[in-house]
Amino acid sequence: MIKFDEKDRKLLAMLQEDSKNTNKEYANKLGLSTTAVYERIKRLEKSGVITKYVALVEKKKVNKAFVVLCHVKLIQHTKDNVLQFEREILKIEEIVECYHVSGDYDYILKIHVEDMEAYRAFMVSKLTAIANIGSTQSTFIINEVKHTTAIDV
Amino acid sequence: MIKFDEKDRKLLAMLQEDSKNTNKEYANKLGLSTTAVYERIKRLEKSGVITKYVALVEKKKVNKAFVVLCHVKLIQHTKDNVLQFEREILKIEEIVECYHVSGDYDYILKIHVEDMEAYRAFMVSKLTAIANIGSTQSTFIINEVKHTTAIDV
DNA sequence: AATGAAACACTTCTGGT
DNA sequence: ACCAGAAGTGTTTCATT
Repeated sequence: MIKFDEKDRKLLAMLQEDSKNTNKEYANKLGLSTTAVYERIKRLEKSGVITKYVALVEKKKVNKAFVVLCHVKLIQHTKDNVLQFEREILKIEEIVECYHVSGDYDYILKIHVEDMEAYRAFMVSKLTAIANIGSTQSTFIINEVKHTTAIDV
Repeated sequence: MIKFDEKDRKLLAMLQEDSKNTNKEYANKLGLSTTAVYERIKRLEKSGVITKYVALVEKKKVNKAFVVLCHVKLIQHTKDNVLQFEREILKIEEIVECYHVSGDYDYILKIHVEDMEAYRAFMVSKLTAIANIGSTQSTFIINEVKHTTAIDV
């Protein structure tokens, strides 16, 4: 397991906040040269700590602001059934997250659609079209209080 | 509301998948010049469709692979109580997501910690230290089947 | 591990269609 | 909106400590 010093931690925090700054700026804030920053970033990438760099998109601007958490229970829990279900989930673009969880339900999904009507259509033609789904329960998100992609290191 | 053509859609998909490619590469895939790509990206940024560029970090590599969904019910629901609760949530680094939801509970939180012991410590000293929390129910994530930051446009 | 300076690549601007 | 080419800026390599 890779070891971080304080500068690595600060650098990771900055990269998770804004990856488009220049190495010079990171260097200034860390009290290092651009080359030192460059080498630290490469080390974080090669060790697998940083997996990718992405653009984040505002849901409201692309008509996907209606967010639903859906609890799903399967009928059968054989290995094949479970794997088949998970394969189907990966193919459905409206599902942005899917977790296998402990408790009363088997899975919790997060779904992004335009509005309630689009959600109804999604449920009818996409989600419940998957075999082996026993029951579902939808929880609608009224407000997103906090949502960060950054992990505190 | 900004209008997208097919090239904007493809460009957004590529930027959400990997924002560190060069404009030349995006240009090649879209059949445009680097300048045209540059201008389209600037338009997406200025219109607020792209909100930021970030590095994504692998939870397992930074000892934050224990993920819990916690349902929270408040005692009082006056405006001040709610705002106070939401302010506290923003300050707690282990909480990466917080949604105000419909249904039996008021909020659903997503929490990243190292392990069960760290979760226990988090519950005792951070979460339940917030005033006005009525009840909590924790759902442990056994497996992350899908998790993408990309929204289909 | 770190540095400054050189070499290289990419982004951004300009002028024109 | 688009393009080609110039100018500016950032990244990456290298020799050195």
